[in-house]
Amino acid sequence: MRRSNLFIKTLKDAPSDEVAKNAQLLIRAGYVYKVMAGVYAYTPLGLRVLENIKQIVREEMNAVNGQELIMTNLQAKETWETTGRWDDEVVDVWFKTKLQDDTELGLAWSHEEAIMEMMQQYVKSYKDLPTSVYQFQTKLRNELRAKSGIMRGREFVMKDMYSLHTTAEDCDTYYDKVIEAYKRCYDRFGIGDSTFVTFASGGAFTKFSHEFQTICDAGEDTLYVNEDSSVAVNEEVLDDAAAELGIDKAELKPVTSAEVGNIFKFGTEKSEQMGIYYTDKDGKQQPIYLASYGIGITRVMGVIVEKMSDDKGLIWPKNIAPYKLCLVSIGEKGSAEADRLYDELTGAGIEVLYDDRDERPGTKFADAELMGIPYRITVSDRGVAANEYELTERKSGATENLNHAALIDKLSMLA
RNA sequence: CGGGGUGUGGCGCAGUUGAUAGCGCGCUCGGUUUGGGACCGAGAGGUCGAAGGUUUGAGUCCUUUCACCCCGACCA
Repeated sequence: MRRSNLFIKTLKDAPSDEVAKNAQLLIRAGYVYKVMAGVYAYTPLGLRVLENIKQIVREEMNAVNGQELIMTNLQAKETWETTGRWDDEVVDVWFKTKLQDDTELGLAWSHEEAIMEMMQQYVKSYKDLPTSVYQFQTKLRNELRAKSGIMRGREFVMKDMYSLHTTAEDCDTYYDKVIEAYKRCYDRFGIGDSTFVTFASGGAFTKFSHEFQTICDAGEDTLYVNEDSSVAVNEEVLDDAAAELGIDKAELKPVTSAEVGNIFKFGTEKSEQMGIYYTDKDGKQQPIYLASYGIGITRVMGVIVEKMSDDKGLIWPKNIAPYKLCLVSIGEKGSAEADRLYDELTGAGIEVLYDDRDERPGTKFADAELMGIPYRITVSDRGVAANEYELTERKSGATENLNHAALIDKLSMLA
């Protein structure tokens, strides 16, 4: 992509109404556009980041036999009445609307009931189980207060997966597999080291749910973690969990964290509430064991920004960055050679953000750094004269001068 | 929803005791520049969140309202 064709413009100052670091940087660098409180649009750059996050999740969900589908944002009132969750007193984040004939509709804040309702059409026999479906979907939640930039919006993208089983044991086994898949996701996002599987409140169906919590100053939760980080407990269930696990609370230290995933088991309760059953080998109707697995895609993006930046701007992990490489041309000969190199790399299937604008070097460097592209190739007149390219790592600032063969060699290793 | 704060060109801001708006960045044009967000000159762009009121006169005062931010509550 040529920078001259990218419509975004970077800003030196963040809008004064944004305090959250993630929103400030993402707006300044041209990744997101704020539409209203808690509602952000994603530019081509921002979309590439989201897609990278989604692709990692997609690969990991597919690896545990998840089948991708997509549900709808418009939901039927009847779907939610079966579990009593249409009531605003029960679910206080509903956005509701009406058809022109006054039929009430809900805008999806969750898809638990919706997925189950759909699956009852297909899951009739024990032969149809287990099965697991997931989607990337925009959730709409009428939060009383949006905050923290893209970390807590009224409209956000979530990956939600649902697994259906004939037995609690089968559900447990699968659940544990998904925990491992989730860990791989966070590792690949580049935040695995600071992300913990955490005991959290279980709600109506199970004693504890599991949250994936990433240590992050901008987070809203407090986590208690033990010495070797093998146990993490959300403050909200600290007493219960400590008792249950036989842990001395004094050995746990509090840290601030952000919830980047939440998984839990419904048992057969949801199935029974909704009257959804399968037929077992003996021809008897049986309730379905259900578990649910969520990752906040847009929140993950926000957490990454919160954790990885410096005074110059964003620092994307390689797997997440919209482009791994940016190419900066300086001077006339530098530009001619940069044009040539851009074509060469593009032809070789290597995606590059090429800053081909007629701007001064300082402007281009500052933009590349603000955008957080992991590597920068600088092609200048003096580089051309020396037959060298400059490769700079965003994170460390380390620079090396490489000849053409060495550069290509290096890039193939990075890709 | 309770408390606090803020709304002036795209962004950041100034506007004194009321006299119908100014600066920086960005943008356009011309020129000089070109390894860390250049410089000079010339321009375009706002009626001051909105509505109502006081006044000869309101960005400045009053009322209402909307939006945004922060703290709290809330957060399968």
